[in-house]
Amino acid sequence: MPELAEVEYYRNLWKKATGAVVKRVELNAEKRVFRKTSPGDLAKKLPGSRLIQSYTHGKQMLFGFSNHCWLGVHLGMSGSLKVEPKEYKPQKHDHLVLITSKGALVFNDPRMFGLILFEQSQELPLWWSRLPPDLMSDDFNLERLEKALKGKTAPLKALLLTQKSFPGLGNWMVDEILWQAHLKPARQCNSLKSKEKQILLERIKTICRVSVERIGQTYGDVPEGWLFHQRWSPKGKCPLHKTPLKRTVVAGRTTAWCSECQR
DNA sequence: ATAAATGTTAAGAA
DNA sequence: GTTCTTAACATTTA
Repeated sequence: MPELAEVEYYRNLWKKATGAVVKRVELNAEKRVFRKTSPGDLAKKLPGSRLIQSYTHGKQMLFGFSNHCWLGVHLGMSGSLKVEPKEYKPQKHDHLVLITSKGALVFNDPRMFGLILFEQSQELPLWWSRLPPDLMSDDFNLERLEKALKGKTAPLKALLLTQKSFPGLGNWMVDEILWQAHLKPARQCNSLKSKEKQILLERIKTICRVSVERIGQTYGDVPEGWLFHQRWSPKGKCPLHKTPLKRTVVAGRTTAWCSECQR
């Protein structure tokens, strides 16, 4: 159930095995998560390689191994990573298990919307190059945001879910951002006033940073008073007004929002 | 039993 | 050519 903060958390789990050597690879090649890679290639080349580095960018992860092996992981809707003892036997929905000297690195994904990529190359793989600016970096600024909004008639929520411009945002983070920015999810992108754009930018950056701080290492809770704590329940209330939240489908996704404070 | 779930993308419409 | 919307993907859970 991963957006950028949860992805950071899962990356940090596997990161604990940095330095470990892959002894054996167990995978189920028929599964949909291998639809864009060659599982045979992966199973052949990864044993003997040592985990050296790991990165996240938005919802994507990249694990770098010695022998120029690169493993890309996307968790889709229901994916997760874990580290288990070396003797671990793959269980239901475990599609890839790397048995290493420091434990079993497991990729599990019941719905299989996730994705495994593999490549052996000197340089960073193609699918990792040319990534859009990280939302927490200085490269993501007001100018970028304005350019993304410009001329668009789509609802704000639809645009913020676009990974090409807002890498790492997902359903709960977008609802949180729009609620904290007092903007209606269905609001047209090109209708924002200058002040509203500034607030939107500031909320995107703060919510990303705080979420990664709270969730990225320990999967803790986000701050009291965030919409997050209310949005999952059908009885959720606006933390400000205590009035029942609206629930509508915007951009094809269930959306929780407050009709009093979001305009 | 039916619907919905923290995601992405191909296809068709505008 | 772009932008926008919807359906489809596969499985579990409420």
